[in-house]
Amino acid sequence: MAFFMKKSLDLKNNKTSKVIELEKDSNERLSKRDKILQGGLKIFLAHGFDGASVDKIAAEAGVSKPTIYTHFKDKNHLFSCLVESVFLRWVTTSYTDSLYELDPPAFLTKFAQNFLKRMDDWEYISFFRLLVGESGRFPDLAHLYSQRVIMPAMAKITSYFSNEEKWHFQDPEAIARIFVGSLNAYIMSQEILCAKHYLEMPRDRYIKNLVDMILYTSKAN
Amino acid sequence: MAFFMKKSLDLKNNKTSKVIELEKDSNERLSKRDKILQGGLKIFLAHGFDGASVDKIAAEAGVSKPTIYTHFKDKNHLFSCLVESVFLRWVTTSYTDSLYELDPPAFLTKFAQNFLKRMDDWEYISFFRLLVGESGRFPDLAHLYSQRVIMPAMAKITSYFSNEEKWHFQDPEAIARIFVGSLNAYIMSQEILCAKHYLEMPRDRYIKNLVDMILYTSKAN
DNA sequence: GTCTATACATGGATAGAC
DNA sequence: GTCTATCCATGTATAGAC
Repeated sequence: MAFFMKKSLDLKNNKTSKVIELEKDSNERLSKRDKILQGGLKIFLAHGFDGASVDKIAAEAGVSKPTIYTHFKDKNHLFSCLVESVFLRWVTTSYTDSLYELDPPAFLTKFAQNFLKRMDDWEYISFFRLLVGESGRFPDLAHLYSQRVIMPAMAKITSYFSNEEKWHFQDPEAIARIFVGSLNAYIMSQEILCAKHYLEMPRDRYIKNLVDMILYTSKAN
Repeated sequence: MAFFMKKSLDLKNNKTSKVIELEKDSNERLSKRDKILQGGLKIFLAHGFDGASVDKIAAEAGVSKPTIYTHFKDKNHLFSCLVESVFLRWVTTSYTDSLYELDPPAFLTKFAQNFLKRMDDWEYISFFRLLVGESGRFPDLAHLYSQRVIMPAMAKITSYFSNEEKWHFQDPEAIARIFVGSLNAYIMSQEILCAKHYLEMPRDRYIKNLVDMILYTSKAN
């Protein structure tokens, strides 16, 4: 018998969820289903999967418990629908297209600034905590994230770094991974693990050093 | 009222826990307290804080439930003792001292290899998942990690990068952060979020590119 | 200290009225 | 579809015998 059971996400049977609008005041206009998704997101983000009870979600969404079970098979299913809708929102919000015309130093700096700015948000950070925290018990969730969010973004940057008029990298893909990885690590350390209280490192300083490293590497090849 | 309650870790009242030995066969020799800590670690790592029940822990440890409550005030307290003992084990196992005599390329490569090798371990990865997943609800846990594990390690590397006979960095601290951050990000992506199925990136290739970036940067200054 | 048995709250999920 | 009221398993924590 397996040491612990992996929870399945039931990804096949989800209706394609609408993107969840997060404005509070529009609450009245939302369908019950969307109110549940919206309330569920807030509760799952705050308490984790096991810490989030259906009672809390029902209260937050302003509906009764059985209403949740008419729209979603069980707690698992609700969770998977939520995750999908959040991924969908992230993917459709592309924020870098306008940068690809810039010259290398400006591109790297602006990309890094946008990236960090975007991640420095309660919802994003909480979602990342949830994603990582449950990635062992919900491996499908992590796979989906890699596939739908990380992979396309990485492919785009790799392709950009492969432009031989602007860059001279022997291994553009590896450089892309290190670049984005460093930015992720900054958020992980400063915001998620709250190291900023003990290990201060201003954003601009980190970005400047990282950008310079990339530029030196391009020049050296 | 706060949107959700943060759970306190009761760090003051913990006895300094002995390092938990993880060998199964030594189970008979352990005190009840240590058996609880050992079993608790396994269950918490597998199920997360809320998913881990005291029943499961008691079963895993081979003791009855009330025995747990004679040694620990409550589930919270048991968790905090566990976390402390794991941090203690990580800090006391220093693994890089022998490397600091190597020349720059060899040092960077060997350090990176050791770092990744050490983190590629079920217990380490599960603990990191737990740490990140609960960092919003147990901020003390994340602070303790930053303070006792990250900060000393980072100080050591920064001091090494400040050696002007070997390196020429304008900002050794930032370089150290980027270096270690990139390695952490690799593990996060490949092992924790399981991106390796979709985004293959061999360890040696990642390390080689990262090391080269650092060396180019040192040469350029 | 350690156990069996249990108290009491909360968990996920549903029956049946409207 | 939506609610009130409820079922039953499991959760944390403890009483009391040894």
